[in-house]
Amino acid sequence: MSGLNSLDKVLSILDLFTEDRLEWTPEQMRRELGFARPTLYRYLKALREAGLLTSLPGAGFTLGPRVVEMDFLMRKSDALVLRGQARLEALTALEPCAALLVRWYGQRLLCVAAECSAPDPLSSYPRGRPMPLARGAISRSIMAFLPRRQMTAMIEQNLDELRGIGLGADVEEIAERLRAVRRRGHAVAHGEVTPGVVGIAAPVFDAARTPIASLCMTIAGNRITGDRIETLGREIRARADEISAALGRDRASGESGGCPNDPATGRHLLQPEDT
Amino acid sequence: MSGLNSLDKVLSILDLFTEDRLEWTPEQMRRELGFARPTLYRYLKALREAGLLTSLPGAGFTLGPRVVEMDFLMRKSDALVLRGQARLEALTALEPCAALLVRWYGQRLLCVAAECSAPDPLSSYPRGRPMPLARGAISRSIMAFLPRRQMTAMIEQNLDELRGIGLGADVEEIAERLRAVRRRGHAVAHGEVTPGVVGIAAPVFDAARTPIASLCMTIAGNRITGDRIETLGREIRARADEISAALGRDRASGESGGCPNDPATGRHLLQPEDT
DNA sequence: TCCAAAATCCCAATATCTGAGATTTCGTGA
DNA sequence: TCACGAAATCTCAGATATTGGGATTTTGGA
Repeated sequence: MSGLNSLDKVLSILDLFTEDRLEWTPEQMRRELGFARPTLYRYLKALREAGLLTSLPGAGFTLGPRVVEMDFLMRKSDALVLRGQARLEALTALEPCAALLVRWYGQRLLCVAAECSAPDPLSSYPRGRPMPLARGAISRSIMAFLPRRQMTAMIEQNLDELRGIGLGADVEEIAERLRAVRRRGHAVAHGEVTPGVVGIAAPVFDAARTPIASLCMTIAGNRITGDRIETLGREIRARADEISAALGRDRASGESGGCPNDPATGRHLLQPEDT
Repeated sequence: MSGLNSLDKVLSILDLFTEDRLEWTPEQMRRELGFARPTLYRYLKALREAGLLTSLPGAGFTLGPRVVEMDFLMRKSDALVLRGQARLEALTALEPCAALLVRWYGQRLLCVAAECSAPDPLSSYPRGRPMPLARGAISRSIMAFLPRRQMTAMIEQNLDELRGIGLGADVEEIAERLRAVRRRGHAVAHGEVTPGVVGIAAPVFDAARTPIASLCMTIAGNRITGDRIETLGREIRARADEISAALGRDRASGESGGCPNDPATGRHLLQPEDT
């Protein structure tokens, strides 16, 4: 915990808040992080004033309102989510399934939008749930379309896990398998993330044709045959390409970033996609 | 922007990201905040490493994955949301309406969960949308149950707005109106937040009987008569009290904070409420 | 009302942050 | 593939802003 600058130290407080523990008293934090008392309180003051933390009436701190507001901002103004929603719904109409839109953040895959039409979803990936970085159709659909250099780096970083899945023994062999995914246009995985569930995924690109996200469909394995998987894969690919195209158009027109929204309902007024 | 300590300066970067502008290049930030270049980059590095910001491939920064993950944490482990969900659904079953669970953060009211059964919602308050602090049934349902001291302070801070609604001319008169709300047990507002929409709300308390949130139902004004409002008000009050009771029980038993969750679906396994 | 615990204040020492300028890296177009 | 310009990072001396022990105030509970 020493050797860090004060910025990192303040922000390290946020790391305390995990699934297992969402409430911390200052004394507990001090024990964990080893800050002097006035220092800790200074840090807490800054975080509270920024709204990232909030103090509970009884005793202790939790994550604050700013977190919820920022997520709202992202949901409401993220072109990827806005353009993706309709396609998620289109996919769930094809088949009882869960359809996910997953964003790639370099070191993390995070579900940013989801729709479900299966009566009893076998696995649940709501917004915010991190996905495994190196297994499953989603991961592969992105890795396969990375520029050579980045693809190699990513394979090396996750070599053990990729080997475990049986994708290949060394970097070159795995890269070849990924190139095959690229040629096919979509990735398929059988029970890699959740046993008994088939995942089919295709990448979404930004203007520079870099993959930034993945559109994915997850289906109970016993409902589905090889041919159907192929058909759905093409369908997913088509929807993903639509999203990429819409994003490109968004960026080309309104460079300002945000989209106007309806003051009454708060819902976003998307530019027409003029397909 | 000067005279602040470095913690505030780092966190002030987050304030740049608003509804109107979710993408900022370092140069734009520098122009806005006036930091020296290496300083800004140091700050950005810290925020990026914490995951609060992410750099877009093209150019610029946006809010990062950590925001989405933290909101997920809060959604998934917030006892208020977990206990409230079933009651929101119960309310939407009574009447075509939108039902909201709104948390009070001292200076902010923020929707944390919502359900809707109206075919065409007149106003939309999804999770994360801030609500006006001093108008509407939600606001009043909380103010009315505040300890005397806090109630007075809050009235004084928002005197102009409260006068504008016609709640009373001075602090004492408004306080009396709030005490009436307290006696009735729920607050009603006609078109204060959204024209033509009736809001009915009752407070949720923590273990110390401090109001921490409000359970609210919003209904199209023309669908509803005085008697029905009274009936629904009592219903909402009952559901809100159930939530308060469940929260008290949660706190009394598992002091650890988090609840266990199902590794397969990621959904939370609530303790039984043993009603 | 009082009491104990929690939170804040004070201030000297100095470790840490700042920022100009040099340098490297990166993205882009030829 | 190379070279160009812009963007990002590094270096380092100076000085300011941060740190933390201890005193003090505030808070909230009995």
